[in-house]
Amino acid sequence: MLAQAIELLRDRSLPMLIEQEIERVILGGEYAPGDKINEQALALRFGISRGPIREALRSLDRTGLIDTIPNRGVFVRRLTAAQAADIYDVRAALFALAGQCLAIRASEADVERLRSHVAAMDEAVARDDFETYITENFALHEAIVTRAGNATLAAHYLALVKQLRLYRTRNLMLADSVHASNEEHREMVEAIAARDPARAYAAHFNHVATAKTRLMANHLT
Amino acid sequence: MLAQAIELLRDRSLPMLIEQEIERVILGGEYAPGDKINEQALALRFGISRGPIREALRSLDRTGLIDTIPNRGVFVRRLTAAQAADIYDVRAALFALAGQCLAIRASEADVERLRSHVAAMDEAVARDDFETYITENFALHEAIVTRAGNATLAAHYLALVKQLRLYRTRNLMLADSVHASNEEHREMVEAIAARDPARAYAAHFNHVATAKTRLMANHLT
DNA sequence: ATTTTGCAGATTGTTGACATTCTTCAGATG
DNA sequence: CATCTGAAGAATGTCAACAATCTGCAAAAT
Repeated sequence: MLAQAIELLRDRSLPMLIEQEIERVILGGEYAPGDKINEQALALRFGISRGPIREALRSLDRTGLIDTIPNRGVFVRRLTAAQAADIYDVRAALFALAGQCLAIRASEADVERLRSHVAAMDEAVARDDFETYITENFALHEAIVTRAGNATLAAHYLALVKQLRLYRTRNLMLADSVHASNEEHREMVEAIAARDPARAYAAHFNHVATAKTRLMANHLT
Repeated sequence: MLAQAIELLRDRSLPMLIEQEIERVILGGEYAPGDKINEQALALRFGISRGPIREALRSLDRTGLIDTIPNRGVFVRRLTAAQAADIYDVRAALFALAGQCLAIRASEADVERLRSHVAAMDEAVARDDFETYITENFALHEAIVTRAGNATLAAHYLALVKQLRLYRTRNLMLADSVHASNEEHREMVEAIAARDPARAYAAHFNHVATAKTRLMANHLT
């Protein structure tokens, strides 16, 4: 317990914590895409100097959450519909690969865990509990990508998902699409349970491709 | 011309230039994987203070070229064979997607350019000119990924290629494999020229998968 | 009236100094 | 002889001040 806490502090420097906090603020919607991010304001807010703030921003810049314009400052990245579509395409390719890999190497415990997330989403849909649905939805995707056994794949996938959160059209899922989406989840998980890489690849690719289609259709309305 | 130069300076701050330079030093082999990178030494070398150096390092950290251990310093990232294999798998997925996209949208000029790179590599092989082969090889890959029309895809692909340069086994290509590799290039380009997305996808995926196999086989010897 | 110029305030860029942590190694201890 | 302790030096972490640049607005010029 203590060793764990020490280990936690050991690889979490101040700039890293600050980076995480700024990311939370951006993705939480406190800053909107296009908004300017003021270094001094952040330094004041966290009660530290601008040095660590700037280091955190350089890291966030590489993550693709902000745009830096020299001598002008940093701005929350603004995604066009075309850029969001591009990110979806890359995400689909990576997620399909993750499903394929996991279908090869998944343990029984992995399959059980994935099924439990799907079940939790079933229940959440029945209760109209969107909060839980969103949480479980992310947990399922993260579990698949993490357990696929390719750290590079997981890192790049999660970075793309973060970027897509910048493209928040007021996109409350309709009850229908939520139900359909979880059916896609079921197919993904069962393909993994069947240890069928090709089927898992297709199911995972299809899931993201469908999500992209839904979002883009939503955008045009 | 002047406006271009001004524009060039406008979006290239000192930390960005420093980052590029440090990257060059790492990939150029001046620092070996696992080596410690000393902030003060870099500051002295470039004649600036440690602030911009640290900002550049935070960016490089996200790029995956260095590992940062709080209070200990930064080290050139050391890739295991398994990690390199993982990166190759992700690279294959992204490159296949790029080939697929380019097969859909390539202009005649694009096809001409790709063919010229393949021809240049043919000539380089005939002359045993490995220097030129490597340059043209990278140029072909970069052209495909850049002209695919997905900036996110290109950025992530190029980042992976940079990371793989950290895994330099003394891997001089054998004349045979170079010839075989360029035959794969030809199939990729002709699939694009034929505007056949599925064939291009397969050709591009196969090319990277084969390269991975070659590298891994080389590693075991 | 529109554009240009120039100043004042604010913000970013960079620096050198100070604080903290780590590394190294000599000396003490069992 | 091996291990532990602790102090000196070096490196990283943080800060506050200064320099350079940009923004916004008011006054002047066309």
